[in-house]
Amino acid sequence: MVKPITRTYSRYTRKATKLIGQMIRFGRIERKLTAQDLADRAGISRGMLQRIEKGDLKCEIGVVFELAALVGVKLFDADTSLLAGHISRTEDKLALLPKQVRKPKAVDDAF
Amino acid sequence: MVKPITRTYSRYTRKATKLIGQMIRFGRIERKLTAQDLADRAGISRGMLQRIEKGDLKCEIGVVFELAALVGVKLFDADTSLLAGHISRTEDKLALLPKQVRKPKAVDDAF
DNA sequence: AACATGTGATCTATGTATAGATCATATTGT
DNA sequence: ACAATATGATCTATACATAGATCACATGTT
Repeated sequence: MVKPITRTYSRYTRKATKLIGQMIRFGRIERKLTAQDLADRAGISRGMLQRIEKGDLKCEIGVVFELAALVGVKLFDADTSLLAGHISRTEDKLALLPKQVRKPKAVDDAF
Repeated sequence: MVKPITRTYSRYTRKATKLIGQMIRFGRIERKLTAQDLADRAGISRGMLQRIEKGDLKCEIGVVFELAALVGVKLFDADTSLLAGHISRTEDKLALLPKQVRKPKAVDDAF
């Protein structure tokens, strides 16, 4: 009894992934790297790079981000230090929220 | 002969992934969703959501983006339509670059 | 305080993403 | 035009991520 995993993705997700792939490809060609070169630097196979550049949704996020970093594509607004700021600020915000979410027994209010 | 795959990730990659996880967690709690709820909506297990919120680098990028979209975290600057604009513009830029990258035989210039 | 429930952590089985190879085609330099 | 090589596509074996279950602990409610 096979249990195939089929996921659904929103259009936003598909487009965002596709955009990242294109930006990676753009950055790679701009820097005159062959697919094999970039793949080697990232420690992945050429085939996988091919799929990522096409916008494959099932690749490891770490690999995609690493590729982006390698070709100089900034995913968020900034570099590492700014990211660190984001993280600590997010942690602050999280500290203000309840640590657990409690489900109401029924509908708490119509909405 | 096992051939374990060990990857290395830049600090930027680790931080970016961690930030996404935190933002997802923040959005989830803000929206008063239990981990199980969000996992169900995304079609994943609670355990996987847990790992993603912690910043796991080996999860599918599609799932992470989908979660972000579900809790209202915008990864790029905008919504789907803007993304489409980005994509077509990236395509235009790609059209201007050579379609293949050619490696020079040796070092073409000192740099 | 007692209870109910959300969360974190860990283990196992299994579906699947990945590496690697191969072939056909496209593209570029000479 | 020709030669060299980058890219796209497809196939197979294998390492690994994922789902699901279980347990202990934390948290919030009454």
